[in-house]
Amino acid sequence: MKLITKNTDYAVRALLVLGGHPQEYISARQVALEQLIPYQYVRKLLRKLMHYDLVVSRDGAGGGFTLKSSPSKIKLADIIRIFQGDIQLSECMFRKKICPQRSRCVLRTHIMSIERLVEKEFNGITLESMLKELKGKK
Amino acid sequence: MKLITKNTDYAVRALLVLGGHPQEYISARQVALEQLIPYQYVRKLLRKLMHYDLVVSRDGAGGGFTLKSSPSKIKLADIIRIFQGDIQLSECMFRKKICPQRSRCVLRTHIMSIERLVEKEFNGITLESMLKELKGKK
DNA sequence: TTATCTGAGACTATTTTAGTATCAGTTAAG
DNA sequence: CTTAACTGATACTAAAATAGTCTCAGATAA
Repeated sequence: MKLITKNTDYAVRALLVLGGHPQEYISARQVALEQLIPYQYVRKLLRKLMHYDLVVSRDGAGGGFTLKSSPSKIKLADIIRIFQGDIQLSECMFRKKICPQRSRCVLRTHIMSIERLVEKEFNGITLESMLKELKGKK
Repeated sequence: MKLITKNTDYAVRALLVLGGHPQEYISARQVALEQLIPYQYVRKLLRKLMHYDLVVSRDGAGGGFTLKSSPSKIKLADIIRIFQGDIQLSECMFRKKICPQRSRCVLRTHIMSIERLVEKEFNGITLESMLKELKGKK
């Protein structure tokens, strides 16, 4: 069971790169090289981050991506939500068709509270806090 | 992002059925009917639970499955581990080949502590506690 | 005008999860 | 002693999620 997929991990690292160069436009190629992420793949991720308003892009030579808002406003939970969807129960517990036991489902309440817990933790980690740690290690 | 897959959910429900009939051997067919789980699929799950020593089986007519140990000793975390593997980071953070940044990975420590938290929660839920809740709802 | 970039979309590959089908062997009960 | 109701094992297939690739049109800096 993985809490974080490669997608999310790549995206976080890409955002860390952008966060490391404030106000600059960084190309997908540079991100790919710095973090050893497949070039075409990171392009796709960056485009998705753009659609979700975390980054903005600039076309053409010298173009690339830059953070749209301050690192303190970007939470790990946001990134996870984009690439892995909402934290949720197994489907069976929501859809009556699949799980007719719903009202009796004893797992439900437990898991829901754990989910809220996990979400809270992920909300507490911001790009800013990660950038600070990164600097500390250099 | 799902914390619980169908596998695990089915397995929990199957174990709840067995727990509801202490000392009796319950056939896969009966479990399938009671919980509306595909028959062949639940057989597979029960066999796996047997391999992991959570249940024992008896062959032939009148046979079936029964819990091997007391419901108080069966933790949700055990079941999740069997069907979804250990709670772990995305691979990249463990394998150097994939993630050469490991030592600098700022996600690592955060996620590890969240994982331990989740594990602790899942360990706190036992088959016994779920059975009690079920009875309360009847 | 050319090299360097992004946008978009259509692919393919791999892995994980879910589900099925079959056959040999065991056992309870008529 | 035969039959119906079981499990064990294994080999499948199907579907969904994840990871990764390719290509082409258009923007822009030098």
